[in-house]
Amino acid sequence: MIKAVTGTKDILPQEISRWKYLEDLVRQIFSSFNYKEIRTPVFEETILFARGIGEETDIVGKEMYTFNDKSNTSLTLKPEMTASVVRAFIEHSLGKQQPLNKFYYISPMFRQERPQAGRQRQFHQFGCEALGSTSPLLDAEIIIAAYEILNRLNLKDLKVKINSLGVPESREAYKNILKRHLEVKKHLLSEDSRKRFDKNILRIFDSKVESDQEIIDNAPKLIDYIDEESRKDFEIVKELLSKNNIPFEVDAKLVRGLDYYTKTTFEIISGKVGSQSALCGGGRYDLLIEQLGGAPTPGVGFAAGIERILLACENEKTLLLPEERIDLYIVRMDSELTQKTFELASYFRKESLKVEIDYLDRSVKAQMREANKLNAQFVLFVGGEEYKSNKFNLKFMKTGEQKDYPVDNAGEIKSFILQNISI
RNA sequence: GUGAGCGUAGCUCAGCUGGUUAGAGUAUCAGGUUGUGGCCCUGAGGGUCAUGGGUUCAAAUCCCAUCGCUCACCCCA
Repeated sequence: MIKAVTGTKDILPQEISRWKYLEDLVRQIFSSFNYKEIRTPVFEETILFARGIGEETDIVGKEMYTFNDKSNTSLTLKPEMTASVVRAFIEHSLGKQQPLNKFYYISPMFRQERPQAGRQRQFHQFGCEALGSTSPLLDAEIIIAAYEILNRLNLKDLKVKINSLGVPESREAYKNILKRHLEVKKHLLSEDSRKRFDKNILRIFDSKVESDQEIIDNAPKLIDYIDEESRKDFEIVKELLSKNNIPFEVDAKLVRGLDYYTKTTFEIISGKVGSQSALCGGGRYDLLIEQLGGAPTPGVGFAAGIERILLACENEKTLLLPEERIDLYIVRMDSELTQKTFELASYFRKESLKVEIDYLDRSVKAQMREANKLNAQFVLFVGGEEYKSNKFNLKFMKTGEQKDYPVDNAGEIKSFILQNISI
């Protein structure tokens, strides 16, 4: 049997309603903030991600789906969206048409990692990017939008963590301070953290090793060493979040794995999705666009994992979706009337009713069982005595009431159904 | 890339220390009198017990390998 590739999943009709519910909500919220949808190709030239995300990151270093096409160009399935949006922004000179551009997206992403709870190789994210302003209003705005979406899903066990990484100059200065502080304790760190010490010292803060924790907790924090402007902006972000009733906490250890972040970073985590608790993460990236060849343009954005969010919804049982139903099931009582049934179904479908009929030449009893299973609001019986006297019989399933209608007046049946399906 | 656990009907699982035709619930299908659902009852179909090899008189059950799945680490959404 041929199965879906490791780390990929089919989304079956049964679960589609949950996806659509979330997607509709995402569109609605972003739209209320006047973000415009953008769609970019699923693959890009590899160099875009290598430059945009950073050669040293794990994503670029070991997780990308990279292949050569027939003309030997190295292509990569997008592992995240920011680089693609920025590429499109630069390519179409969108910054020249208006000074501020606000985009949102819903899209599959690809990362070759070992799957586990809340992690797949093809997964889906929604998110946004606001390009063209350094205003901390935008930092706050995207956090509020992200929180609003999760909040509307009735998720309870949420934590918003924020931090500021400052500008590169202040961060480099801090790194030296941190290096000096940790140098003497280096031999006490875990093997992974010792590697990070040389490669990307900030990542030591991500360590989950307990013995590292103590050392980390006593180390100087980046947030205390950031530049004046970053500090002021961070204060404004915190103030705006408070005024909007976003329960957040400053986490000085929140550094994030992508190279392009500056100033504000944030994460929203849930305790209900296994060990991959981050539902959402993002921050400011004021230097990325220039780095990718565009005019110097500041940006902020975030990405949220759809599978993780749905997993949290499932574990918290927060999603109360309306049960599936159809408006009308047409029961064929005599096999000679099969085409008549089909014709009637076409008529009611054109009138925007949700209609089903039998295709398996089954008994009336079987058709009724099917109608019940489909949660049909009405059943129309075609055939038998009534049909001989030019009548159809309509049954209202909820009450069991039945009534005859003349065969040449399907319009009356339609009106009656339309009047009663809203109940 | 590393580690642990698990693979028996569509789904959830039982099958004790190896013993003969592999079970249940659920789902599916057909019936429960002449043309009507939900509850209930009866019956039917459906499994090369992941695959390959080994031990044994005998393997779903023990051993090995392969594949797959799950969870965790790394990292991230």
